[in-house]
Amino acid sequence: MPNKNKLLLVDGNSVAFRAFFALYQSLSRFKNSSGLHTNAIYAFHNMMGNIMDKEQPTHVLVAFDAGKTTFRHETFEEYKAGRSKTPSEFKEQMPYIREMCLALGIQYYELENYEADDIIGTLAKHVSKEEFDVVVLSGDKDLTQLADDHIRVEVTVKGVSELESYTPEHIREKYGLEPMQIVDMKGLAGDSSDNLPGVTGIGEKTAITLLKEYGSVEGVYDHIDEMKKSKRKENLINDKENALMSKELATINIEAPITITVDDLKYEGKDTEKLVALYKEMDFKTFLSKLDTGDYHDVSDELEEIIYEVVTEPTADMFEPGMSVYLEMLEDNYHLADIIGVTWGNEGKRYVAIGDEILSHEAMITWLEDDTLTKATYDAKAHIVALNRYGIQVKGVTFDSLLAAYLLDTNDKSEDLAEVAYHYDYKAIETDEKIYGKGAKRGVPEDEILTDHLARKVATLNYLAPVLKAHLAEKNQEKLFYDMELPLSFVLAKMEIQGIRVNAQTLMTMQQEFAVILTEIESRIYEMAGEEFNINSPKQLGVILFEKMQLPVIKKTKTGYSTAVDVLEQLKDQAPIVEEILHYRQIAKIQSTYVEGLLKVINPNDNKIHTRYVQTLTQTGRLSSVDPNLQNIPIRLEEGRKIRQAFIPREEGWEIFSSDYSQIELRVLADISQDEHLRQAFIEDQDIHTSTAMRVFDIANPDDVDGNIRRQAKAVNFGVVYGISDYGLSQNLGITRKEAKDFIDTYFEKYPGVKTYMKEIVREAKEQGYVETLWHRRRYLPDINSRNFNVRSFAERTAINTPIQGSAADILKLAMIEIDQRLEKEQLQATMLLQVHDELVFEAPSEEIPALEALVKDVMENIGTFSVPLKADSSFGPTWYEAK
DNA sequence: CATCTCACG
DNA sequence: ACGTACGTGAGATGT
Repeated sequence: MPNKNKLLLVDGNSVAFRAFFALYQSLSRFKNSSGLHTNAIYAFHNMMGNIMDKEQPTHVLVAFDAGKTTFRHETFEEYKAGRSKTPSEFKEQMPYIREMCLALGIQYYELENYEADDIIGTLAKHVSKEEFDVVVLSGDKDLTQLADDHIRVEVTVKGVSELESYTPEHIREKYGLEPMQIVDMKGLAGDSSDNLPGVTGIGEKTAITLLKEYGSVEGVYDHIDEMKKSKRKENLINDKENALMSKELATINIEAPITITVDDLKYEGKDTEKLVALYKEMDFKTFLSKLDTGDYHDVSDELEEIIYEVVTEPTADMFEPGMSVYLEMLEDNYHLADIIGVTWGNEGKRYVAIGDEILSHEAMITWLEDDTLTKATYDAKAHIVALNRYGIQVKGVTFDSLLAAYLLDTNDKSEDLAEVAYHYDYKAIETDEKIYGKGAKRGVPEDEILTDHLARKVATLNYLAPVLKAHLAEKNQEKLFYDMELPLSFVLAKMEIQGIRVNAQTLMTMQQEFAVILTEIESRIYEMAGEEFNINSPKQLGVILFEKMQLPVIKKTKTGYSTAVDVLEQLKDQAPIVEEILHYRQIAKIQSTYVEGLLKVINPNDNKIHTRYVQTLTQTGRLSSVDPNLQNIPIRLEEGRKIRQAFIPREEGWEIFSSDYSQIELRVLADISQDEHLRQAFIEDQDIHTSTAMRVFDIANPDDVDGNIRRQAKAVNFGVVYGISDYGLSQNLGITRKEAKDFIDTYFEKYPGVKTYMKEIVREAKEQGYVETLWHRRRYLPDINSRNFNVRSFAERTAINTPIQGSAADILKLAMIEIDQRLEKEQLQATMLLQVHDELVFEAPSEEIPALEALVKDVMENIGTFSVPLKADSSFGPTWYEAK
């Protein structure tokens, strides 16, 4: 039927509750000027916006629960008892959520003695199927029982945007039940959130099995005599009353005496006037600006005027020690981005220059290059690299707010200055997105807007520096900042500027060879498949393998069949095409990501690749490398490893030299756990995986540790570092969970110090809400006390892994700083080029190699003081391929 | 712009 | 019973 109507019914209470917890983390940040919490209002607004956009309903209603008691309480006094008290921060927002509905042009309704579910059920089941499709939005699954051919139930999964669609098919697939049977399942299994008792000892799984056989709760009892004598049968008989009552309570009443009809619910658009008023009351500035009513400027104008001077001819008196300085670039690749403005100043004076012309003035250059004229920045590394293009060597940076903010809270990783400032209660600046726009619209605004924004940036930096310094001191992170991250950023800047030379010819030759191979494999695959298709498309490949060729489905993804390596590995023996696909994938990856990807980013001026290290991203303190990523160049498989042949020294007669830490993470673990056996193994310089194998598998002679046993021990060692779980280990080793669990138990028995460490660090995380590395790098773990098993478990593994991975990262960072100093002091030409987590790559004249080798080894092995030795191995050769 | 897959430590 | 190994970045596909 053309133009069929669509009715959207929202379970207001449960969606609001979900909204509240979706932004629970940000509770303290969402407060309006009168102190009202607004996180649930904000998230509710977004959820409604999302579903309205997606569904485009013609009719909408939000239903709310009316009061504390309903007809269900007459049946069962304890209904919904035992729920933890609704937080007051949530309760205070409910009236505004109702108001928000009206402002959005959406009716809301509640009915004495009934729940929102009943209102929704009644409307959904009574509208004409010919005229209406119905979509129900809820925060819990109770409503899924309503699903039928015309009613789809959307349940919020997590966050504000993700939904799970419950159609009758989906319910059949997920539970093997019809929607109607959901209430039978609750009857048998109960529901702890509503305090429905169900039958003792029966959970969801058992309930489903029973229902598949008997159809309903009543069906189960009709056939109860046929069941074998068992504890379960006994429980069923004893709890019959409970089962029937639970089912009754879980059943939505579709005959609620509602006084509205669907005709009252027609959606006629937002009430802009009400919305503006409400947004203002809630301090929702971004929503206001999006409304585009002209009202936004009222808010914007609330920013106090900022005083600054626009400079074209800088003079020496404009520069003083202790000023902040900021260069504006609109693209993130600062190796190439245009500088569209420069600003500097202190509390008293602020200066702004448009464009980059100012950078050719002597007074400016002298100031930037003067070590004694200290300055504070926001992303010093970007500034140093960008200014290097102008021949300016920036010196005297003594503080950086971006780095400091990252150390203070790695979760808060916005790069936008306004957002960071907001976090520290500074509001006199707009976000870059607001000023410059985003996507295709991004661009340089008119002069006055630009200079105003830049002046605000320098003002913000002046505000932030003392605030952040105080926080660093409070968290005992001053050394981490001043002796590690800040000096490291200068070293990284040098490495990025230096770049690494790449032989494009080598890559182009490979490109030709791989192209031929790919065509060959392709045609073989098409022949075996009996048709041509896009091998790169998991979707199309899935159809060929699992539908056309009928191979067994081993794993599914959210959207279809999984065709990942571990799945294909298992199918290899069943069809020859699988091996070809694996080969194709391997070569295609090398070709597109590495051969073609790297060719695209070679700078034609110097034949080098200049990556950028992101110093303020990872949760553990590692670096990341982008544009391109030089930390994931292939090595494990020979075909890919050849890519490294293209990485060469910048001069004839030079070598690529590489040095990496041996087992740095396990050594760190040995040190922080103080496990005597693990420590001893390193002190005696044993092969650690062999040593683990001997202890765990009780083998006396190292010669008796064969390859397979060592491989298993290695996996266990990895598991330990990652926060081991039996399932993870079983997956990795292809063994059963029981076997994996036995390995782990034995490991903990043989390495009791490690076990104690894990228990202690998790306990500490639960108590403090964060964990730390040896250098006080901090990671907050907001989920560590979550009631959700999965979420909590993840946080626990993170608590175990982060101090290990993070301390190892700290160690290499310190080594880099010292190596940089030593290379300078000893006046070597050798240059540090790359960092790959536990490896450093250099280039050096052949004759310097022995000196470099000694220097690097000395620094790497003697950084810090540990109860186990650190060990670094090195090698060198004409390309990176040989240097390993 | 999200999803899947796969490269590295 | 729960459904997972820790940390990253990038290319190709398809909505």
